[in-house]
Amino acid sequence: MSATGGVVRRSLLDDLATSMLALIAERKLAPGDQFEAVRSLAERFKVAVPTVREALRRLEATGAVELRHGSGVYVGPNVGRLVLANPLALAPSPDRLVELLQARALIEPPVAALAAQTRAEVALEQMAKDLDTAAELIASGDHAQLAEVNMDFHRSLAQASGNATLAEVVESVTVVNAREQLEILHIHGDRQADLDEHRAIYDAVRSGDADLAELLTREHLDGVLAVINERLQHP
Amino acid sequence: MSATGGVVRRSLLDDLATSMLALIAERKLAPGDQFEAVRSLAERFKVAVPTVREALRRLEATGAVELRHGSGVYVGPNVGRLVLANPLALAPSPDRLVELLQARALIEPPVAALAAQTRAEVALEQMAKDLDTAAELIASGDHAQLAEVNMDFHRSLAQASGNATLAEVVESVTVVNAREQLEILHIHGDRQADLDEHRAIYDAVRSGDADLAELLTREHLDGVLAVINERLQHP
DNA sequence: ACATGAAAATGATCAGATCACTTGGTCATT
DNA sequence: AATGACCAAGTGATCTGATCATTTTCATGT
Repeated sequence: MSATGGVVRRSLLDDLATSMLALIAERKLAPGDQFEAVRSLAERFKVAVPTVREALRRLEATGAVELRHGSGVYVGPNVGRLVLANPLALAPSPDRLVELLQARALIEPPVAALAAQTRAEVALEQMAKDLDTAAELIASGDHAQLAEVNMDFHRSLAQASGNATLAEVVESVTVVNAREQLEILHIHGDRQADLDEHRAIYDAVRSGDADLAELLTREHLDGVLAVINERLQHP
Repeated sequence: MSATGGVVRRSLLDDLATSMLALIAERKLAPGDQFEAVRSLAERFKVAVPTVREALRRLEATGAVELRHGSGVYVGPNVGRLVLANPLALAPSPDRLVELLQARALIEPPVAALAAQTRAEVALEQMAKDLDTAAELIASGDHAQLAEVNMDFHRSLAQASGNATLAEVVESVTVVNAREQLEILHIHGDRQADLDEHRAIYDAVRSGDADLAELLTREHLDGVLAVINERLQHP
């Protein structure tokens, strides 16, 4: 039932999209680089402008390119990524949110353990920065930004594992409830405790204690999950 | 640096895309259902046809809708998904492939453990079916199909966990190396051993032995990983 | 009943035009 | 010399309207 089966009759759009990706690869363009004007692309591939735009929209949907009004077409941040968060996902239901956190509680602890073994330096520094930023934001009371940075910490942690695929998975799973995280934060109340837990995880990873890093991460996420579950039953 | 920051000036296209998704949700349409004609949508939202098409292309990119020439617009298989495999991803490099398998070896064992606790019945039956199909394919020697079904088994296993998000993660991570899996299978050689390991995992899950299920899954994936690593060094 | 083929519905693509935003430079003011 | 207002070119965004290609439907004839 899962077989992709037989012939894939590539449409004009498929060809266009892959050709443009190939063009990006061929020119060795990196995320952020400017690509090429829509009209220019239309001429290059001998197709009409709307057709080019449709192909670009497809690429844009997964973050392979970006279209900036008045400026140009640029290479997006997700070129070459394997796993990504559905950019069209609507706000998850409460049930789905719990599921999401359960998934995180299952995945992230072993990732933290791996991070403690690998300790990719750049990511470690990023974690430290995230912690500092979080401390500032707690002081200034900017909760929206704080929720963002807290998610960043988890992403940096995954980066420290040195495994890009794992980092992508964690990123995907964290990006979804970024907005929900704000409310969670609001509910949770004790932002300082959150920060302390993050700090403890950081220390464990920095010192290379894999077991401790795994344990602390698990407790941290289980804690969040417990708060959510309780809150869902007493709204 | 990752903050989305401040004002989000939603473009016409953003609105269109989300409106159409909302429309699908509102009508309670399921994957496979017919949606609405392009011209009709254009009229409904008071925009031009090319604009509707661009929005549809964006939705199509993530599998939220499908456009079938001459037939109509249909709801795609990925509506409501949170995490998915990048449909534009090109074949991963050997390094990336190893990373991918490491990620799987980290994620899937605890998922198997959870599956042994939850034991969602439908998924268990699917696992059994996958095993039967695999046995037939080994007999008939259809390796391409076999690789597919083997991946299906892992996906069904994740489904049995009862956590849709985890299932999506595992699906995303397995779909990527579906093609590579063929070569792995070819290298691995002993397809019967693979099947036996899958059967053992199934039995453990079926009997509710979480620890055993986790252990067997870990050994299974580590085994595959070991073979790949060795093969990469002696090509 | 069944097969055939025309007609309708629908997506795919094209062409050209106009509007809106960004960017870089010019030039007057300070 | 530095600053700020303004203008013009480049570029994406959207529209209008038409034509081609594929699928589906259904009346028709055997």
